[in-house]
Amino acid sequence: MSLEENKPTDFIREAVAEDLKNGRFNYVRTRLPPEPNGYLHIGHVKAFMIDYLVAKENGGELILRFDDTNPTKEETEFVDAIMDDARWLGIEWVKVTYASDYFDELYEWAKKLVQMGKAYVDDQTPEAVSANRGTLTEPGKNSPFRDRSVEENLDLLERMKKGEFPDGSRILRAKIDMAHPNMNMRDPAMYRIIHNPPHHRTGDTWKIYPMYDWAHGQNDSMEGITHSLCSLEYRDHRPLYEWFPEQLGVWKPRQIEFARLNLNYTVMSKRKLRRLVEEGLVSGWDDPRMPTLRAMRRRGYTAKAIVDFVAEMGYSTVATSNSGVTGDIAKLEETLRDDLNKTSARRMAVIRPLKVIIDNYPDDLVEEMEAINNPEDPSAGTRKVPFSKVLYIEQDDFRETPPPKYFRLYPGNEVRLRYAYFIKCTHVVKNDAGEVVEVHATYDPTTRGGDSPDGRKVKSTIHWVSAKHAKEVEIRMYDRLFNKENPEEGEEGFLACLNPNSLEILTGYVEPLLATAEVGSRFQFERLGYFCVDKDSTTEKPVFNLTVNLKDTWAKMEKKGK
RNA sequence: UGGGGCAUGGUGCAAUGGCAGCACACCAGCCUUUGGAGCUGUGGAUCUUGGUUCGAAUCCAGGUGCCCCAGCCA
Repeated sequence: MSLEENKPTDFIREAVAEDLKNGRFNYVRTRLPPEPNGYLHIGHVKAFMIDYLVAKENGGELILRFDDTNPTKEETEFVDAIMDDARWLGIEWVKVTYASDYFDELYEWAKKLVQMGKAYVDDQTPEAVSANRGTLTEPGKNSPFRDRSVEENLDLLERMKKGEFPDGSRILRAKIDMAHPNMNMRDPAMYRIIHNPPHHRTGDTWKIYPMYDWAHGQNDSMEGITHSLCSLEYRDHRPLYEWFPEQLGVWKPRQIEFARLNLNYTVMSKRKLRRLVEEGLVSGWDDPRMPTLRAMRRRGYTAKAIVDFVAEMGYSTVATSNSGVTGDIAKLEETLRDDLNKTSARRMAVIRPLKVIIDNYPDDLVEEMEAINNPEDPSAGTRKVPFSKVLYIEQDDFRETPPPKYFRLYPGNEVRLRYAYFIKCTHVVKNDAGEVVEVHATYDPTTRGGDSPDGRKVKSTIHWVSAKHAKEVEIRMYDRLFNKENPEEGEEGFLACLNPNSLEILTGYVEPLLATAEVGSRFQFERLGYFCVDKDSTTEKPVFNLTVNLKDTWAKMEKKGK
């Protein structure tokens, strides 16, 4: 619905509309080409959404095509994980294909190019190929094998395919121009020899595997793709992307590049993410601090928040780092709160408990207080919360000597216990170390529900749980994984700016209703933040993840005052 | 010192030759049984130099800065 309202437009959608209007294409078909060699992270969502939405908005279709051209890196496990995450985002596709589905046809196309004298088998060593490619400023040199006969090339290619030659001994190359200023046009490799490991789908039937430039573009052509949307670093590949189908005389899709999405205070590179996992710096790919979709899901993010965030970021061709733009995590979190605020049931939970004893409250009395489930959504109704003489409140909500503008509980001050009574602090009990371990207070029985019949006002409302009824739970408080805005800077550098306090484990108390909350369910703990039940929960000990905190104006004021 | 791409508040986007606007962040206030939410308001930007034009963020030229490319990775 927000799609209709906002009518998102950007240079990509405009280009597609233009193509339809001027007849370059009369339908729209996009493709999502993930390589199944890792888990999806939030940066991928940008590409996923534009591919999906461009097709959808134009009555077209999206094909999910796994780019499995390199058996040394790809695994079936990731195929399933990627589909699972993509479905969670709400992406729909008409079919799933694999680059490997087209290996036979692609091979025929390669032979055709050889027959046309547009491709050749090169026997140079990898080192020689590299040395003869030239540099950014100097032209390359032609391979001594560049002018072999078509017959010899065909024979060699067939024998490469059969596995007669060892890895690295030969490649098939397109014959273009070794002096081309664009490095991608200097006789790019089309096939390399790989004997092991076996391919996750074709097993050991192939000994040669196509390179990205050769496979990807031709697969687009074979599938009748109209718009091939990709990130900025492929801009330089476009001439090659167009060269192949031009020579072959086949369907020519249009490639459009856009800036990829990075996020501040985190890393996106697969290699760096893997180091975090492998070195045990996080608990796994789904550690709630990771930027992977699996992790964000576990943390409590909603698909809507992620999708909205990406949509609000828009699409452009600006690149400030790593072929992309850097999104602000604060904006992501704000988009998340926006969604969660409207949809999450409120509950009371105390994560850093301090005992409060209401001295004038009857010892054995228990009252059921009525509490609103979601002030943003009246249809969510109300619930009962038990109240008794001994409570827990948040340590932050009491100060023995209050700083200026502190309105919460302190000796002599009266506050409201949410949905319960006004209480006034009378005195405290300390331990040997001088720490406050008990706060004593008296309540005003006429303020039940939270209003005083005499019109008396209090400046603060604090949350609480009844000690006798509360459920003890584990609370995992998360913060940014890195304390530097751009940890990507430098190679080793990113580990040096890991935030040592990105995870804090607390033992807290929650209202009874929460004892049986299902894994994955989300709540707002009033005045604290949004929390989500973690999969590590047990009946004895539920575990809650902090999804995102509530904005804390007081904390900000206090910090600024210092 | 080759080729390609890009420069608009702190960040991300808009303005498609006609009053530089939006979101987040920031600041001030109102309201509040969440110091949440909501509401109101303030401040802050067209990389630079020239040119074309009645008029330029937009078109042209030079300069500067940033991003990407030398895998048998994608």
